[in-house]
Amino acid sequence: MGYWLMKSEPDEFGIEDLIRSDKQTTTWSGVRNFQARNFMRDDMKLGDLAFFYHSSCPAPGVVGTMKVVKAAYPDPTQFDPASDYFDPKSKPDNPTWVAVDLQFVKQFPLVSLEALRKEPKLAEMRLLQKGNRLSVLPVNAAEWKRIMSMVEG
DNA sequence: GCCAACGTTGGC
DNA sequence: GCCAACGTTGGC
Repeated sequence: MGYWLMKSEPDEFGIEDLIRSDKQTTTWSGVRNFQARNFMRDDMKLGDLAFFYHSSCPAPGVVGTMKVVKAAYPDPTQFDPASDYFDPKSKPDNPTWVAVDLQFVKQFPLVSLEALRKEPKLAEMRLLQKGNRLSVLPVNAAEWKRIMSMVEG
């Protein structure tokens, strides 16, 4: 089973929005970076777990977990001229971008970026590497366990 | 708002 | 294919 970290700006879509969503499930659309797309398209599997990460906000960090309930499929927003994520170059017979469906699993008190950085066992995490900007990142099993143990205190 | 870091675009 | 210019991300 794979583990992931998905970033979202809470002003746009935070974990509270996921909890309030129909079936506590959302379409994770709008990813417009090729590396992040490739992770979703090629490696993200049904049943994988993901951290929900709040970014670009006063208190960035991990706030909960989700699971993949639908693997990659064409992101509908790329074909919607009314969407901020519309991509006129993408054609329905050869879509450029993909979405996945994620279901809420658990919410917990913020595990802040600062706390993650202080944890020696997480020093190699992709999230914490200099210049990282990907909104979809793989997390290895040891990192996942370590962060979950930080949650439990 | 600043700025480092990185991705994308487009001229050549 | 190179690379400068530009745009975006995201912490601070």
